[in-house]
Amino acid sequence: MIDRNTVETTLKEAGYKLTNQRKAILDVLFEHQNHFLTADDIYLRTKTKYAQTNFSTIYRNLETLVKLDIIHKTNIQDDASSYELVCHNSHHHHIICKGCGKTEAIDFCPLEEFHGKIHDKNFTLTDHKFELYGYCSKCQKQNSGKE
Amino acid sequence: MIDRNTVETTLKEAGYKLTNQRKAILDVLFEHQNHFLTADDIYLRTKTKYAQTNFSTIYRNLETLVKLDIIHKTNIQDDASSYELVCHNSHHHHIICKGCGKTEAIDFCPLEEFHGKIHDKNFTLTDHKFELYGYCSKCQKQNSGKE
DNA sequence: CTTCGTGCAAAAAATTTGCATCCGT
DNA sequence: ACGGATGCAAATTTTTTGCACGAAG
Repeated sequence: MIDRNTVETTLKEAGYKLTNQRKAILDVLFEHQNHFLTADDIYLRTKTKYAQTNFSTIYRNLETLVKLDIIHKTNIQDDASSYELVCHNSHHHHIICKGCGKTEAIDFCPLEEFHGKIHDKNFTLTDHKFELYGYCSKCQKQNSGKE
Repeated sequence: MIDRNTVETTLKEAGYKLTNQRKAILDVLFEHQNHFLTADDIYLRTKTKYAQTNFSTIYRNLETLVKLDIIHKTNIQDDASSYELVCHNSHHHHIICKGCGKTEAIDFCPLEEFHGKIHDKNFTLTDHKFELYGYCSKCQKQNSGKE
């Protein structure tokens, strides 16, 4: 698990300042560990903590945090971009709830299996994505009610 | 491999008409099998075949084709949406070149392995994504030259 | 001739940027 | 005081929509 201090230290060491807006964004991210939030979500929630926060600031900071590997960015189901704190140090993947963005880390990485089976001379691999989508128990109940 | 006739039949059976714009878009997609193209790419290329083609038409048609499972949509590296003809009937995944969008199908599906190892009671899985990213032999050469 | 599809223009949504000012160190 | 960070407004980029006209079956 990552902690607040580590994150703040990482930022400082990279030459970034600890502004109130930045802190508010981190607050939001820490309050929603294991959940992907859209930029808009983060904007709205950050605003409740630091009212004058601006969308540009959010985007600029999210970009910074991604660069420093403090947060993780993905596109749930090819829609809008979502962000989540990187909570684990080791390489892992996610199960993601399409309803609420809740995530769960999974240790299994298909690449190991894959390497054993296939060797492709035409591609030099740089990275990969393995994501499972579904509904968490909570969203499942809500959905079954609707349909 | 999917063929042009099958696609046209699928469209007709679903009650869609075979317009010139639609044909031009299919031309482009068939000329770029195993490549992800952005909506913009498709727009530009379709325009050379049918000059008055409009962006709205492109988006509306891509949406239709996705719905009919004729094309596949993804976000290469969380950036813009890209589309590719679905060329294989069986379930499979992709290796995707970050340079040119070229893809290669891989038969390996990590889900089988995964199911054997992990059973998660908190999530009902609906679908998944497994994508490998890298550079194809061509783009690799170009990149090594640049940097 | 009926229904679906298209172009156009405009709106909406998502993201980025320039610049003057502000704030953390 | 210096340099990064922010707010604001405006520009871009991406995607969607309403509507009248045109075209496919």
